[in-house]
This record gives sequence, C-alpha cells and structure tokens, in this order.
Amino acid sequence: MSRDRYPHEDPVVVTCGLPYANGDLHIGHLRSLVSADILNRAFGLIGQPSIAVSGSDMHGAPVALNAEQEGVSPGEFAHGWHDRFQELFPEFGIEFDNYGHTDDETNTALTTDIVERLIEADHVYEREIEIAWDAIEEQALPDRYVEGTCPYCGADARGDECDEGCGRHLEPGEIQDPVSAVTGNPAEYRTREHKFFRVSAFADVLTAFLDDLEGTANARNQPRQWIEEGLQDWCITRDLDWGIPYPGDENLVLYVWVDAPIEYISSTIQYAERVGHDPIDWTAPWSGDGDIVHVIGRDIIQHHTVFWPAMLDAAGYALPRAVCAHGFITIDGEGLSTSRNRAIWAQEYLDEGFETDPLRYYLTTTGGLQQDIDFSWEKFADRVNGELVGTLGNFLYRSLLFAHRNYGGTPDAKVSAEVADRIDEAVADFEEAVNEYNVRAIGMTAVELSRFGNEYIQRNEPWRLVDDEPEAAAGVIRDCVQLAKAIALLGSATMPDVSARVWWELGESTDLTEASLDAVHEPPASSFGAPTEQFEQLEDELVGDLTASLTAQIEASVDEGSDERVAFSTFDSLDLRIGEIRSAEPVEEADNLLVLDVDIGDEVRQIVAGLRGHYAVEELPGTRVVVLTNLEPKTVFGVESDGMVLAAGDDPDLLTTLGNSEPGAAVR
RNA sequence: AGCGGGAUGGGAUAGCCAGGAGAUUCCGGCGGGCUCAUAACCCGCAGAUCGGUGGUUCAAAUCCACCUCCCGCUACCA
Repeated sequence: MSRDRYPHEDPVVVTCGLPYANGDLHIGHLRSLVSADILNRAFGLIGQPSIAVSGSDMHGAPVALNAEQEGVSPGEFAHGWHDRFQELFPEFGIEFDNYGHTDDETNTALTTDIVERLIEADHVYEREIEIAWDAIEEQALPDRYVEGTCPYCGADARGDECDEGCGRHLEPGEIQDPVSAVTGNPAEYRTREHKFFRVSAFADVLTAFLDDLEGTANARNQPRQWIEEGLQDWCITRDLDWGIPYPGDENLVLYVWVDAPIEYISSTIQYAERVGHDPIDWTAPWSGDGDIVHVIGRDIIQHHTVFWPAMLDAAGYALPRAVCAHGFITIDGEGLSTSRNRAIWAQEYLDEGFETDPLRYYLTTTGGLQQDIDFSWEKFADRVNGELVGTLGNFLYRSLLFAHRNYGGTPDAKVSAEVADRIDEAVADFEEAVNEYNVRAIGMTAVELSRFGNEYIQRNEPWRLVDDEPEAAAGVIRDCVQLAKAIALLGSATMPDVSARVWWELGESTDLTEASLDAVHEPPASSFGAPTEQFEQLEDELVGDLTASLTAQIEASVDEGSDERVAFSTFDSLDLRIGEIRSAEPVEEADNLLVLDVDIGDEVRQIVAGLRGHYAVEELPGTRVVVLTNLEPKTVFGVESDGMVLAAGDDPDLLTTLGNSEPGAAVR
C-alpha cells in the first residue's frame, strides 16, 4: 500500500460491496455501485491507473432458502439475479472492469487456498458449539433464520446479529431462546464441531490498520470500539449445502462472509488474466504495490474493517488503503423497506423513461458520502431543474449554440487568463476531491464551473459585442467553449452519458472515457454542429404523479393481504378473553408504554400496552378489556409482556364490554 | 442500554480531520438587469450570536469536556 497522493504510478483497485444475488436492485444499491464507479472514473481522469471490480454474492442461507421456495437450485436462483444485475449496470453507466461472482472457479479456488493458509498458519481451531436445529424439519437453522434474545443486551435479535439491540455480531449458539424464523418451530441446540478463525489475535494488526485507514470516518471509528471491547473469534463454517466447502471437511461450508470479500481479489485476478500482467500488474495492490479502495454501505463496516483485514493479513495479503462507507437512503424521510415495497427500484426508474445521469448525480452529490440522504421526487426534481437544467445544461447549450451560430464552432481566439485559471482551479478541486474520496465534491466541480460560466458569459455579454466588437465577442465565446470542454471532462465521472454527448458535439473524435483532465486546455474542434439540450426539465405535474404513484405503491403493499379471508379455525385459534386491569405503571425509557397487571380469570398476566398518554394511569385499574391471551410472550424494553390488550384506532380506544362479563369470559 | 451519524439564515446543504478576516451553495422571499439560452441566466437586498454551557488559544462553526435534542441499525403494534 502506498500513501502517495493520487495520482501515483502504482495501480489502484476500487471495489464495490458485492450485490447479494437474492433480489432486485434499488436506489440503495445504486448508491454503492455508482459511488464506486465514479471514484474509478475519477481516478482515470486524474491519470491514476485504476480498475473497478466487484461480483455477485451468491452463497449463504437466504439464497439457499429462497431457491428452495421457488423450487430451483441455489445456483440457478443466484445466477438469475447475477444476470439481471449485469443487464442493469450498463443502464446506469456502471462499468466494472471485471464483474464475477463468488461461486465461480476463481473464487472457489482462491477461497480454498486462503483458508488453507489460515489453517497452516494455525489461525483456525475447532470448537464444539451449540447451534440451533429445527428438529421437525431435521435441519440446521442458519443464523439468519434464527430469532431469539441477545445475550448481551436482552433485546430481540437475529441469529447472526443483534439487529434490534446493541448491534453486535453474534456467534452461532450465543443467542438465547431461539426459534426458527422460517417455520416458527422452536429451535433446539445441537452440538456441532465448527471452525473458528482467531480474529482475537489480530487486535494489534487491526489497530495499526485503522490508524492509517483512509476513507470515511465511520469506517475508522466504529471498529475501534469493537477492538477495545475485545475481539471475538469468528466462526467461519456453517451447516449448509450451499457454499464453498471447508477444506478438509465436506460436511461444512464456509460462511458466506469468508468467500464474499475474497471475490474482490478473484475479480481482480480474472481481470488481470484477461488483459495480461504487462505493462501493469493489476493484482499487485493485493501484495502491497498499489492501493485497494473499498466502497461499501455502512451496514458492512465490521466485515471490512475487522474480519476482512484480519484474513488478509493472516493469509499474507496487503491491507486496504481506504474504506469508504456510504450512508443509507431514506424516501420522504423514512427508511427503505423492500418488504413493504418502500423503495425506488432501478427498473422502475428506467421505466419512467428517465436518463440515468441525473439519478447518478442526485445519489452522489446530495450529501457527503458518509451521510444518509433523503430521496423524494420533489427534491430530485429540484436539483435536476435547478442545477442540471438551469446551471449546467443551460450554460453548455447557450454557449455552444452561440459558438455554432456565429462561428460554426470554436472561434479563432485565445483563451483568457481568467478562464484558464478558473479551469485550473476546477481541476485542482477535482484532484483534491479524489484524494479525499469525496464523491460529492467530484460531482460538484462541473456544476460549479458551469455556474462560473453563466456568470462569465452574462458579465461579458457576447451577444452585445458580436456586432460592434467582433474580436472581443470571439474571445468570450472561445472562453465559453473551453469551459464547456472542461465541464464535459470534469463531469464525465458522475455523468458519463451527458458528458460523452457534449464531448462528441464539441467535435472530439477520441473516446471520452480514455481522456484525462490534461485535455482541459486543449482547443476543441474549430467546427462543430448545433448542440442539443442535455437535460429535461421535470415538470411539476410529473413530479406530482410520481409522488402519488410512489405513495400508492407503498400503500398497496402495506394493504396487501387485506382481501384475504382466514378460516374459522384461524379465528378459533385465538384465545380472546375478558380481563380486568388491576394495576398500571409506565414503562421506564418508553414514551408510550404502560405495564399492566390484568386479571384474566384464572390468573393475572403482565401485559405491556401502548396506552401511555392516552389513558391516565390511575383511571385504568378496574377497567374491563379484551385480551388475547395465547399470544407468544415478548420482552419489550426489558419488560415481559404475556398477552395483548386490544384497542381500536391510532389513538388507542380500549375495547371493553357493554354488559358485565366477568374476567375470564371467552370472546366468541 | 450500545454503536454510528447529526444539530449552520424559512427549508436543504458545505466548511470541521490539517483553528485565523462575522461563514458555502441550492431552493424559497424581495428588488433590479439581460434577452445568447430549456420562463432558463446574471446582479443586489433581507435573513444565522454556526444546538446549549464551560474550557484551551492571540484567535473556534472548526479542538476538549459536559449537557440538550434529532436520525439510523431496531423497537414503544404484542
């Protein structure tokens, strides 16, 4: 790894977190993919040799289980999505130099090799662990499909991660009171022998690694905490049929997070094999001659700053120079939810007939990379109309049209010092942005230069000069044409399609993707045709329609199933009874919750209900309510709730009795 | 409880890591200009004690401490 400022001579490998071959792509994925693509293109522009690699993540329990549900093999299932992704990438201008997948030969062989190295270096040991087992289905329950209680904080958690509580990674067997999330069957523990990677031995290596790590701050700060608290060794095998076999034990496969990041190397190797190792050996960064730059989502920081560098170090590879962890995207202020169809799907965006550059621009320049950003069609339209149509598109169009009409192309004049300097400034800003992995700043340079362009042309009024002072007019337009060329170059990382069109309209014959920023001062062709308008205005009416249909889409999904009828037996399975509230107390820490003691005839239950603020605590005792008594118990805010008190509406209106039914009376 | 991110003119954002002229840009408001340009563009004005308190410093939005509030992972539907 070098610490040299970019550009330097050694190759850089930019990676993008692997899309999981388990579902379609939405704007959240696009933020990752596009950010990595922009960084890679930007490196190229400043003369830094670089490639972008990634691949589909195919293994793991979710793929295996979803494939089974669809009645196809996991391989077929994953390949379906893999093919799909590869169709979508070009639509969004995402160009990988190599895009493989984790189940291919390269990755299987390399993963096996790396794990063997870990074993040889004595970094792996065996340990018997208790793992969850669905005795009815007679199969191991993958960690993702176990639910239970976090042993650290007591919150409800998923088998592999305390997703609702402390956010810790959980090792198999750690979770308490497990049940299968698939069948709902209670999970029992069985003793199995699994393999563990001695991550705990790498605390010093990782601390040093983090001290030097570039990229976003969250990727440095979050893992420091984990290291201070003490690293746990990492279980790297699973009881599953789908995956890369653990070398030496065909009954186990490697955990998906072992082979997934190795695909970064595999993909690099595949590229190197295709283009050869001369003059650049693209695999060199993995052995320290060059840089590795990871672009990921902030949800997988731990994997990329703890497990992955530990593995790399243990197996004798170089560690990454930068981890750039981007924030999430919200829609109208709320988090994406694929299950609730609260998302803008990549395909949907295309189906609206939009060009992709505006979306690339929005997703990468709305906030800093690390920041969560909000998407709404209104905000999107605002940026597109203001910055892309009004500022950038307008400047390009007005100046190139003027140049074409009056000079048939680039006027024969010299670029002014003011403009040349301003272009240099933009190039310097761009290079600085690349060195800071600041994707936002990379994208803004072209718009900022356009802003200057508009101001410049306005100030110099060539339309006024053209008759009286033709030389001065030619000079101004000469400047504007040069600015347009610089804008095309600077903008080509973020908005490759538009930039390529402008490039072509400027009469350039070379491929813009091969160009470097060195070309900003080279004169454009002396003759070129009429320019086209590069961006389309998003009209209010369209924005309104899009917003309405997005809302409808989300609501339709939420309501889905409301037409379904249930069998009487389903109703009958609910044990509804009359209960009498004996006491009510607020739950500490919770704004809306009360803990109630409810007499249901033969016993008194403790039930948590979201009634605080709607009913006075002191008026509740004595109230008769309807209680669902055979609901499974759940701990909320550390308080066990055994049953559910029924109420109607958003402002809960307790269901009670009209007559005087006694506690315990069944509701029929 | 934990971790991370954040609090900057009406709204949205930059600057904070590498402290230095009362602070960026966009949207919006008000006034003007221009007419080459996709009712686009340009100029000017109003509007911020940079969440609060204390500290370090010649100097703090920027560093430190404490506090308040917000957001995400997830929950106050059980």
